[in-house]
Order: sequence, then structure tokens, then C-alpha cells
Amino acid sequence: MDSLTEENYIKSIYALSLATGEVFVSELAKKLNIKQPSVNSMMKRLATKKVVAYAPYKGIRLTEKGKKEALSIIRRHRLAELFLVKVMELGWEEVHDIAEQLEHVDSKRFYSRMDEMLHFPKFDPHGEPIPDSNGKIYTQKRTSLSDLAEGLTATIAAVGEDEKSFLDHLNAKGLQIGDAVTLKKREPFDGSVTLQHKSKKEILLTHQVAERIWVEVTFTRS
Amino acid sequence: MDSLTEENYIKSIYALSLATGEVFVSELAKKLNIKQPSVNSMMKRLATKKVVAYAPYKGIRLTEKGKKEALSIIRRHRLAELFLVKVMELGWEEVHDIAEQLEHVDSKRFYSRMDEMLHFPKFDPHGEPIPDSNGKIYTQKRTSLSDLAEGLTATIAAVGEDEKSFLDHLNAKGLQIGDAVTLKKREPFDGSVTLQHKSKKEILLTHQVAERIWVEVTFTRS
DNA sequence: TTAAAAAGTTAGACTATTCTAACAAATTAA
DNA sequence: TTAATTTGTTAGAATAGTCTAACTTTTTAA
Ligand SMILES: [Mn+2]
Ligand SMILES: [Mn+2]
Ligand SMILES: [Mn+2]
Ligand SMILES: [Mn+2]
Repeated sequence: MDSLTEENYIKSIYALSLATGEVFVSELAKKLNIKQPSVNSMMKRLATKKVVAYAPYKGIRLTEKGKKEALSIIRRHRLAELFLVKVMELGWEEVHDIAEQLEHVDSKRFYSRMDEMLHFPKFDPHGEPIPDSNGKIYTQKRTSLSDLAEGLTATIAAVGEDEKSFLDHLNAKGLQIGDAVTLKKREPFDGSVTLQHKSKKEILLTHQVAERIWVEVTFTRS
Repeated sequence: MDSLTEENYIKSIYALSLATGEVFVSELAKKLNIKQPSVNSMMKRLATKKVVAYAPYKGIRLTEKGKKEALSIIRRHRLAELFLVKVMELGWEEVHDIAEQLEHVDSKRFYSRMDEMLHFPKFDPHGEPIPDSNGKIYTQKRTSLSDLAEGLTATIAAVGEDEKSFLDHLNAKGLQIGDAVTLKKREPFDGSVTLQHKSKKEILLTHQVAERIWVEVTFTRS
């Protein structure tokens, strides 16, 4: 129905619109590494297909149809990532690039079997929610490790990136989803944080890294 | 390196050339459901890329490079099919269409994990040999069930089609790879055969079906 | 409230694939 | 060995995606 190219546009529009609701041609062009005029013509095409609402010089919005398609692609992506980690035993840092390809596979059976084998999972290996087959997605407000108060203990719930280099960095630091960490100290100068980790080791993260880690507060200082 | 389209051409050229060695534009066009002039221009392109040797009005031949690529695509296809059957528990009749898509996934890790999980398998779910990672393929001369002498018992080794409709037909007849069958009778009029099957049932197959089933003779009449 | 800067558009061009129409070469049949 | 028939090629056009160059509109800053 949609081409692989169109699917990638739709997914990016969805990702960018999560915050603001509206997406600009320039943002989308930057995200997709494509020039603005190319994005402009694609928007005309997607508007014709009723996937986006688009008026010149105004922003881009996904229609209901567009949102549904975006969620379906995201579902396939995250299901694939989890399958690659749980069933095929690949590392969380190497699955994103493969899932970028698998998400375009057109086969209900392929995905429904994944879903069954994984027992209808709710989160992908990076802690991101997997939309259900009706497009419902679990959204919770999350706290960034860069905002956690000193002295609090929290559990790592998600990481906001699935780029290999970022995940390799977390692997090197020994951090995983589900780990409990206590924020020992935040440096006022550069925002870097020192964590107490279950491994007993102290871990130092820069602000750049800490702000991409989402946590759930588990214990409050008494 | 090669586009999905180019990969599909290469795979088809390989399949068609197995018998004769040379492939004609008309055959390839028919197989790919593409018009002759389109095939003609693609052959020029693949010739430039040194994947095929092609001279106007002569046939098409894959170069060594082209053969290597064909075997690599076939390897990915068959590994994917077996993975879908053994790991994901899909039926042998539903995996071909998915494998047509998975074979184009660009990821060594994805395929090497499949290979490991399946313990470096030699045959796909339809009995076709899986080329190894160096492109070596196991070719044995096979006997068609349509040529098996009356009274002989043989084991079903492979089926020469992976179209769903054909495999659905075999499912309906209760035939699987590995089953022992004894050829009870061949009708001279239409070439249809009656088999004695392990299920104790007698199975009647038309010539059209029997000629697509490959067997290994296990017992000879004394 | 002007003048830059940033964002968005149009026009025109290029590659990858594919098609139809028309013509040429090779093969087959009479 | 001519005349069909089949096969293969060229030429020209179309669609999906993308790009650069050249504007135009909006936004921001002075
Ligand atoms: Mn991902
Ligand atoms: Mn993810
Ligand atoms: Mn197949
Ligand atoms: Mn097969």
C-alpha cells in the first residue's frame, strides 16, 4: 500500500510530532537526511493519499489514517527488536538496524507469530512501549536520570536512543533496563551524575548520557 | 550493493540456468512478469556490473561473481524458510512469500544467528539444499515420483515448488518430506499414480503433481 | 519597521524501473 | 528457401524519489 520510502516518512513525522503535534519540512528533512524540496514533494503525495494534512507554509500533521499507519510500523519495529533480542539472542545494541528493515516486511503471520512467541509483550528492548494491534500505545510520563534528585533510587525503564554507539556506551558502563541506581551526586558545573549501581560500582555519566535515560523512582529518601 | 530488483533478476537467472546454462530474455521476462524490453535494459545494466555476460541475441549467463551472488540470495531465502518453520512454527506452505522479503535483508548477524540456531542446516523445508556461506551447494541427482517404477518404495526428499497452492494440495493429501511411499500403480493413460503411504491410506496423485515430487529410492523389489 | 536569516516552494534535471510501439534478427514451418 | 512466427532491440515515455538552483514567504533581529 505504502512504499518503504513512504513508511519511513510516516514514521519520522510521527516521531517528530510527539512533542509538538506539528512538524516542519526543515525538521523532517534533517531527520531523514533528505533535502527540503524532496520532502516538500513527498508531503504533496502523502496529502493526496490522505496520510497527512498539509498546507503550504503551515506545518505537517498526520491524519488519523496516518497515525494508524505510523503506529503499525512502530509496532512492527519494536516487536522485531524484541524478537531479535529474546528469541535470536542478539544484543540490544545491534537490533535497531535490522528492525529498520524488518519493519517493512508485509506479512501479518510473521508479526502475529512474533507476538505470540513473545507472549504479547508491552515493551521493546530499549524500554519503549509496543503499540498493540489496534494501535493503542502505553504512554507514561517518565523521569530523566538528569532530573532525578540526589539521594533518590530509581529503576532504569528506558533509553531514549537505539543508536549502536549510545548503547555500546551503556554496555561499557554496565547499565541495563531494570537496573536500580541511586543518584549519589550531580555536578552543578556540567550536570554529570555519579550513580550507585547494584554492581556495587560507582558509575559516572555525562549529562548528555543521563538525559537520555528514563527512570522510575522506586524509593524515596525517608 | 545490488538493489532488491537486481537481486530478484539474479536469482531468476540462476534458477532458469540450472538446466541449460543459458537463459533467454523471453524466459526471464515470463518468469519475472516483466516485459522483454525491461529485461533487455536490466541485462545491459547487470552486464556493466559484471554480474552477467550478455551479448545481443545470444543468451544470458551469470559470471562467477553473479553466481556467487545468486547462491548468497538463495542461501538467505532457504535459511529464512527453515527458520520460519523450525523456530517460528509456520507451515511450509506459508513461508515462501515471507522469505521472498527476508532474503533481501542486509545483515550478516541476522543470518549467522539463524544458521547457528538451526545447527547449520543442509536443507530447507521443501527439501532444497541450502548453499553454505562459501556458496557451496549440495546437488544430487534426484528421481521424480513420476519416474519411479511400480512396486518400488521411496522417501520423499523434496518438492520442486514452494507455491502455497501446491503445498496446500500436498497437505490435503497428507504428504510430507521424509515420508515413505510405495508406488502401487501408474495409470498409462494419464500418468497418475497411486501410492501406499505410511498412514495406511492409498493416495492418488496426478502426473502434474507427481512430477514435482522428488524421491530417494529406499527399497528395491526382491 | 526594515533587513537579514530561516523556512518553504517551484522549476528543471537525473537515476532506477518499467511500459508500449515499432522495427530487426533468428528460428520454424511450409 | 521463402514466409510466418518468435525473439530481441531501440526509441520514447511514465512514475517514484531525489537533487540543485533560484525564488518567495515567514520569522527574527536590529
Ligand atoms: Mn529501534
Ligand atoms: Mn527500540
Ligand atoms: Mn521458497
Ligand atoms: Mn524452499
